[in-house]
Amino acid sequence: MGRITITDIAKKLKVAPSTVSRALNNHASISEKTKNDVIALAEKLNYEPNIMAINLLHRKSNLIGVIVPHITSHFYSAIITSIQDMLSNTTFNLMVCISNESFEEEVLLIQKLEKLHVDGVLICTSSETNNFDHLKKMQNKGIPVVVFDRDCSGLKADKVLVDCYSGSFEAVESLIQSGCKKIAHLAGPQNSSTTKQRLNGYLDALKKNKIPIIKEYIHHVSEFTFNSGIKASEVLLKLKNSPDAIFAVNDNIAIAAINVAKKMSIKIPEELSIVGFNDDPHSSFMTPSLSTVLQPIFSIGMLSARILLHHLKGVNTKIEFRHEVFKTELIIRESSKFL
Amino acid sequence: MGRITITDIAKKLKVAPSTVSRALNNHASISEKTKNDVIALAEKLNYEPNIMAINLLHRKSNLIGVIVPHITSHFYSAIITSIQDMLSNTTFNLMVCISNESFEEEVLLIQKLEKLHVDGVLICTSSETNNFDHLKKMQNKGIPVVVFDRDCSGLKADKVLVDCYSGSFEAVESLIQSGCKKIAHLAGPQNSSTTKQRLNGYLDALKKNKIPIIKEYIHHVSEFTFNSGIKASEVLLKLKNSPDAIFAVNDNIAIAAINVAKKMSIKIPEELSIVGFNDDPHSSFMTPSLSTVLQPIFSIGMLSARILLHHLKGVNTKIEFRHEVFKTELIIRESSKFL
DNA sequence: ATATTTTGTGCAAAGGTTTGCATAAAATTA
DNA sequence: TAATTTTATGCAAACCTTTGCACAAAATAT
Repeated sequence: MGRITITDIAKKLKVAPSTVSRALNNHASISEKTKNDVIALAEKLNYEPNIMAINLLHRKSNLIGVIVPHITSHFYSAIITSIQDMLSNTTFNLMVCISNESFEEEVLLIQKLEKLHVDGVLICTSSETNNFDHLKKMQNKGIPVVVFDRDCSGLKADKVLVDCYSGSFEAVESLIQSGCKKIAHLAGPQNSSTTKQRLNGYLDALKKNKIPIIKEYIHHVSEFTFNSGIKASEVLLKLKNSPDAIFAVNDNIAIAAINVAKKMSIKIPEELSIVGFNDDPHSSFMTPSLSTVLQPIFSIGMLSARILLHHLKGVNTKIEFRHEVFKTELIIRESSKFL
Repeated sequence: MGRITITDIAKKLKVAPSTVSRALNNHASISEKTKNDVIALAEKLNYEPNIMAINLLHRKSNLIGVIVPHITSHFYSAIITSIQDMLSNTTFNLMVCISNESFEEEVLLIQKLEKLHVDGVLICTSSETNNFDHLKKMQNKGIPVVVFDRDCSGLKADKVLVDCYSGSFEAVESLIQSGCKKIAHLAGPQNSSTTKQRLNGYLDALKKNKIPIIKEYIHHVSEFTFNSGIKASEVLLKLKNSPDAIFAVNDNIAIAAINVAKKMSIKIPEELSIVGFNDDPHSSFMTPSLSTVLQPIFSIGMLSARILLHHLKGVNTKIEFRHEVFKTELIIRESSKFL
């Protein structure tokens, strides 16, 4: 026995399906009696409208896609949670997609979302991505795209970003002010926009303070993971002229650095200061607790979703793209000296 | 200009829509020429079938719903990742839903998924849930439900669980064997099935080893979070007869305990052994690194998905429900003594 | 009592695709 | 050449809902 439809109700009540439809949708010109009869029967039969039919009719899926590199880090899972929160009292449903930091998979996901006829897309591109044709294609189909966290330079779209450059600059300058002279940087995978910004902040802070830039002190990890951080930290801390501070591209890498340093009996922060990026929840429980740069995760997610919703409500059809940049906040804990 | 449809192609080629449909679906009785013409034009016009129409026709959404208490913990985000992996080469799409450990929200999510006409559901119930009518209702509508991680006792459904009882028993017994005599348990929220199992494992390990059970040593946290763990640990460690070991219901709580103990200058593991549950990635980077009970996360996710897929492929219509239970693995690190 | 407005309902099309059945055209066989 | 089979295509229904338009019946105004 299939699901109960509007026609079933119509037959039992000996009225037309259209009447049932109007009764259920509380249309004005339906008599009280019919309306009540229909609603009562619908209730009794546990009727539920067939969304697929409605979607087909409205040419609209009520689906929003979100693509992130992964969800196993606190940053992205929290962003998704905040987007969900924002969407919870709307008619939209969220389709969560994971690119695994792979450009290829990301393109496939975009294609999948196109096939699903999503109404809009939120995306943080993979660290490999530097071609945005797939996103442009979506836009050309009339599907609004909101980019968050990682910039897509050259792409014209709404963007919700974080001023990593300043966050990084501030972090490194605080290291300098606390007396560190040999500051290394564990940078992220080469291509990523946040990697670049954080590296630039690091470089400019050094330049501004007339501290020579040493190539050996800049080491790119292959991935944003603990293990990647371990390898990189070992290289860095085994240099003959080893650094007295490490600014890491994120908390995981910084935590890896803490562990390597401790294993080598390097005292933190006396001999080595370490600062991370993100303020993951467990970072404050490390020993020493990790100094880091906080990003306003919930604001990023919520604003991204809100901007997309604005588009979908069709309020502003031809307004130019928004470009929002959040500020970070430096949090000094035990892993770096307080000046 | 709307999307290009099969009828558009038909008109341009002066054939019937059905012919176009058959050509695109590689139907046998279509001439090579027509087939090629259609495919060429479809390609050129960038035609994509309208899934909503197909879904309506097939009375099938190709959607699978997964409900978890939250995704900001590594455990659930990894489970979801593994489910996604399992589904990636099928035609199914995954709709991720977060209940926020709330029964009320969970019921709402189930209703939402029903409205979306999902083909199947994977669920780990909220810690508040002990009524399963919402799940039974789904099943009655013919939607297969696979329960994972947390048991729903009394519900007849496929289940993919972990033998927390044994994992917990083993962990506590290892504490006993290493010489601990006053073993406390930081238990989870009262209602959750995993909480109960872990508590029972703890109790039975004590009983078997003739260690008296002390009520004060069993403390339920209100939530599975760090902060909840901090409060509970403080209560526990400030007892006049304070414990010499803590078995925590999960790693977050255990890590909170480590931090409280350190703040109180209690030496770990000499004066206090601590064992957690889950093996979160950051647990091994703590100081001391956390002893814990590993759960085979990826296996849980993959098997759950596989069982659901089996149902959806309609292979086994009337086979009884599966009940799979994975074993855990005790990992001894620095936070507990090695006997 | 007739003309006009209001009220309540039904018809049919639209949204895009698939598929069983019918049929015309072509190819084969007798 | 006529009869039969094969091949290729089209028609129309089905999936379920919404909605503009039409229309009958009832209520109001003249």
